[in-house]
Amino acid sequence: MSVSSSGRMVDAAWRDLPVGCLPLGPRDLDLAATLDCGQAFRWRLADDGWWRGVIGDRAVRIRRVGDACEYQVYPSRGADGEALLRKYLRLDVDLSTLVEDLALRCSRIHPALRAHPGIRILAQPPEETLLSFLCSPANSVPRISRSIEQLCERHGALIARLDGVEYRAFPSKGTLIKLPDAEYRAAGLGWRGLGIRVVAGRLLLKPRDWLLTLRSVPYVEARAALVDFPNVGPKIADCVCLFGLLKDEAVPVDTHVWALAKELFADEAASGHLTKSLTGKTYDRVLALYQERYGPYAGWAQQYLYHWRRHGCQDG
DNA sequence: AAGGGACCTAATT
DNA sequence: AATTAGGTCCCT
Repeated sequence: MSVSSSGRMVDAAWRDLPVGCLPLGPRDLDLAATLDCGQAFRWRLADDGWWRGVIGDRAVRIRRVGDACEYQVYPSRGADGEALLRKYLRLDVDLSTLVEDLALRCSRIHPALRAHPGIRILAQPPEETLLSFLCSPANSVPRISRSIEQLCERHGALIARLDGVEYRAFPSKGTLIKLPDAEYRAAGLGWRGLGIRVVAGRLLLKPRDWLLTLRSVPYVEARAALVDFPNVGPKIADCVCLFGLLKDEAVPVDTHVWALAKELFADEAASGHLTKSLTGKTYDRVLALYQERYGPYAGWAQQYLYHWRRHGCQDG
């Protein structure tokens, strides 16, 4: 029998815990495409068919059962598990209506919408989102996931041990600023570790939950505040805006979205000099083109296109 | 103002 | 042995 530092029991079995159920068909939520498409790095599909993950300080698992999704949350803290999932999965967004709207705006996106109609943008804890995407420059998704997993295993607070599997929170800012270079290098982060430590330190200087409050300011304002951090350029700022701050119009322009833009906007007059490298004004021009074509949910459109490009064009 | 190189690292070719 | 992978910074 183990207890956490706060004195709460951490050993339990999922089968002893209550199961919640959300009426979400495959077209309302594609778990694999949503949890494993590069916007979140900590979800893993277990052999038993459940996706295991951590949301903030809660251990979570979720799986598809026909036209519904079952989920469990630990610790349960009353019955707010459903509220937690509703928020995290952005169930305020009616996906079938959105997909319909995006399809009307542009025919080039049709195959992407058809291939994976259930992709959702998540509402992740923004500080974790920012610190995670600092691992992304010149890196690959599998390596980012492994690095973050190692940081959490070694330095994250223990939430629970369920069926013998440990669930740990993302390391705290106080922990991250004290981590020696060797720890970051051991996690395979190379020179990116310094950026994580520096940004964690800068976050500690801000008021408590400062980043979270950016959820209630306009996109351009939140973006400007993020770009102000060292090692945070437009791409990482847009990732945090879209995946952590609920700014649905943010479009992270990476190499894939950039390449896609040249095809999608070949006709646009404004795409005149998109042929050069992706920096400064060019980034902003590409962003504007996506926003003009796809509207207030341009970020969601980007995610469909991005996933389609990276995972081939097979029908789903 | 736009373009080029450096940067840790490990899987892939 | 080279190349490459969800960029950013610094330098011409």
